[in-house]
Amino acid sequence: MFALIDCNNFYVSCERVFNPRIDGKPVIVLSNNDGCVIARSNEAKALGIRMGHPLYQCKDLVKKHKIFVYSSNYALYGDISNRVMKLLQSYSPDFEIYSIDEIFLGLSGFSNWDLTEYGKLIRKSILLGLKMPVSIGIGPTKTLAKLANHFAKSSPTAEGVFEIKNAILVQPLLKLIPVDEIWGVGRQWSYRLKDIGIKTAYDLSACNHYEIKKKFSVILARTVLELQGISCIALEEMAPRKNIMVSRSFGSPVTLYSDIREAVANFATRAAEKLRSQNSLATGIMVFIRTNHFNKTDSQYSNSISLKFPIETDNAMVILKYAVEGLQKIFREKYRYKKAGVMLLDLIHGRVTQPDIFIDDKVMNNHNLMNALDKINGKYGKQTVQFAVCGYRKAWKSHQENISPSYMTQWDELLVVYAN
DNA sequence: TCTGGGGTCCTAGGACCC
DNA sequence: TCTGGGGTCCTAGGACCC
Repeated sequence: MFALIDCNNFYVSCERVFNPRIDGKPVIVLSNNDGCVIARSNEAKALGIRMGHPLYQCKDLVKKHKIFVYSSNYALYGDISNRVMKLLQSYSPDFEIYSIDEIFLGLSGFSNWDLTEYGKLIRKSILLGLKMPVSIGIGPTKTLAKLANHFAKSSPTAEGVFEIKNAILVQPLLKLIPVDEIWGVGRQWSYRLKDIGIKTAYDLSACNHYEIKKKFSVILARTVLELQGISCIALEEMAPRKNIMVSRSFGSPVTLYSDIREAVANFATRAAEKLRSQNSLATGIMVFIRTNHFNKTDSQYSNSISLKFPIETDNAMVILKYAVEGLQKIFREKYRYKKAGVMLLDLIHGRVTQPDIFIDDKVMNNHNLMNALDKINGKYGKQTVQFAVCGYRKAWKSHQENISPSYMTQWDELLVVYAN
């Protein structure tokens, strides 16, 4: 048996941890650059605010109902996530952190337990310990645990916990679930499935998995089996990333090469930091830039380039050099750029590399210097020491109009309590 | 005026090998 | 007139997830 535990309206719930004044009020959290709605409190959902909706298109609703609006604060959400995950891991030795707000627990050692009661206990402890409301779905496969989680949220009597004891008993409920709400079935496949008469989770569970594999892919065939109660998707170890991406939309359009270069240099520096923090080396880098494709009157341009490093590296200076070199090749004058990004490619883990007798490894991989850099910036704050090419104009800076304090990760932003 | 930012896996097709 | 059979590796594109 598996449990899927996820945090309700996670980013909103994080904002509420330190700000009880917004409990019970409509709250939304925005994507980077304050663009789209990416988290909504139940009250905001009830007012008709849709997921992924651009803010400027629901400004009226926000104003009319005095909805609280927050820019996303990943330092805060990341830290709270770590605490939630740590507490949840104390309830089973087998787990898989699936996303910032979701974890699977393996419950194979709990065969004689009342899992629903255990779920309620877990739920209470997370709420009490961290003020985080969670929903818990329990089932014989990960896909059914996901579905159970869906019922845990929607059923008024479930108290946040729903258990699917076996796949046969749950069949009547599967008839109520549209096929596109199944984990692993996205929009494209749901259209194709509906075309051939498969409309509900029950319909899909009744399919022959060989047929589905032929018509779609092994992935969907696995989903069919999982719906039938045959577990095919195991808990996975946390694997290091294979690629690392850093990209941002600009607050306003950028035209100057020097400004774009500054942005790309900042993204590359940040990507290199992430790379070193997971103890990997990158084989190459991809750089991309693009104009605002929503703007129908501007002339459009979008391009990318991939470059290979001479040898694998985590040296910010080398990575920066290639990032700028790539940018030079794809940059064109006279466009209004809206977004840029870099991706470090084909990462190698554990710093096990093939040396090259023609390349001076000390130049390519200056670990001592990078360690010093990371330590200084770790101790005294981000960008205490930075590369000149990262600049100071920040013409490309994203919008971030209403960001809450980083209560957990910045000394000067700790919660202040006033006594009367 | 304003529209996010990360990831993964699978498959088909082409280039190449013997 | 007729032209095999077995592989691997790489890449781009498309699907999915949060």
